[in-house]
Amino acid sequence: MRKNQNAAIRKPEILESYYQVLIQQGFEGTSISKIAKHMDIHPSLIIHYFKNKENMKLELIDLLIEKYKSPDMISFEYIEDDEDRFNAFIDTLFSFEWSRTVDPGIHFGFYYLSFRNKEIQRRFKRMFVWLRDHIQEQLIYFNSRHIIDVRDEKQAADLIITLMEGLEFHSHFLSDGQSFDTFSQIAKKSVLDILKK
Amino acid sequence: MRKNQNAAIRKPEILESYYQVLIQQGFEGTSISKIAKHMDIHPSLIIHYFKNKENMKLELIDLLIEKYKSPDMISFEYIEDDEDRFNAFIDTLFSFEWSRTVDPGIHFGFYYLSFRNKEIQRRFKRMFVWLRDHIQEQLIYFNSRHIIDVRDEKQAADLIITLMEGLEFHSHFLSDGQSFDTFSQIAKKSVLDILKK
DNA sequence: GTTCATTAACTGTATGTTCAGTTTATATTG
DNA sequence: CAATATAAACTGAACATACAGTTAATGAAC
Repeated sequence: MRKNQNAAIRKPEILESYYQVLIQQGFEGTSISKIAKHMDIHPSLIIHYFKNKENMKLELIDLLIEKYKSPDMISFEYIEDDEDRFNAFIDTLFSFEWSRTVDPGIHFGFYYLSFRNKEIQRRFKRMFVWLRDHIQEQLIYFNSRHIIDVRDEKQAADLIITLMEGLEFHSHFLSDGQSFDTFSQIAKKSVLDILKK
Repeated sequence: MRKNQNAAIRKPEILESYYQVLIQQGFEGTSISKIAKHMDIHPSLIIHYFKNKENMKLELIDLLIEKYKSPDMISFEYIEDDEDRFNAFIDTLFSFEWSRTVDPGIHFGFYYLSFRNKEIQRRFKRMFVWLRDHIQEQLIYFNSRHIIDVRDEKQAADLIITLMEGLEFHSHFLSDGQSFDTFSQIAKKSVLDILKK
């Protein structure tokens, strides 16, 4: 058993374990002592680092949002051709990999908690506004290059996010055995129809 | 305090209280004794009727799904003109009232639980397949009457549900002060664009 | 007089958190 | 460089509380 690591190492370690237990057990089934057992440390140590469970939850959200915002996944400045760049952008937004940046069960869990926890809601709002702004910015560029033809780029960005999230949901409840990609293709095509007129 | 009611009255009464406490406190904050206190009965009585908490949860889901399926909200056979009937149908699917048949916080909560609880997942799948089938059926009719023009009605129904659910999500995180209806109009317009070509 | 509604008194367990204390790493000083 | 101070990492035990669920008993009703 390792000893005397510091906060910079231990805190992410604990959050990672928290995340893993969360995936397996959900919020109802995840306690401090279970997380501690999972990584073979004493429960008190978790309190020592995070003060309480609520803080730990918020810090996990921050971590996951940072993961989600990872810029290398959604910026394609290296692609010269505008049409190619646009396609890469849309493909990524509707890709399985992108949708699984965070475990969908946990994703939904935090959505749910945001209804009663204003702190969580604030963080999620900030994240989605960031995503919307980013998409909007891209659409403005592609619009100026006549790759697409939309009047209101913000509205279009809203619609894209709406479809992305609906897609996540659809794949959970309505995809009868088919893969994620089958329906994502259909959603994507609808978006292109709308963007390209 | 009333006494000696029977199961046919008491069980729905308890489920209603369960639902109310759930809206205010969420799943984490809802215990059997809290529900009992809310309706001024003894906690054991709840166990007496439902045997355990899990059963009560499932029975609540069944009740809410029945509410959701309430046929008078989504059948418009009384409207003679096909165009009018179609519009009434689409308007309802994207209406605030329809989206609030069940409290959205609870809705999300059950989605979330369905990731780890197969029994809940089964019920939700059944409900959404039912809804999809219903929409598909309607689309087939409207297609035959040339009100819309779609090749694959099932795909179209999938897309409508995806947008409906995404809309719920959007209104929670991205509607900056505007009402539900503002963006629902946009989503609806996109659907019509796709259905009508 | 049996069946069902209801309460009362419990049980065992898991929870988050506190507290008191020990060990280790690091910085400061002589 | 060694001695010391200080803060941080970590452990163990104990806490009050809340939880779902059990069992037994009382009361009313067909």
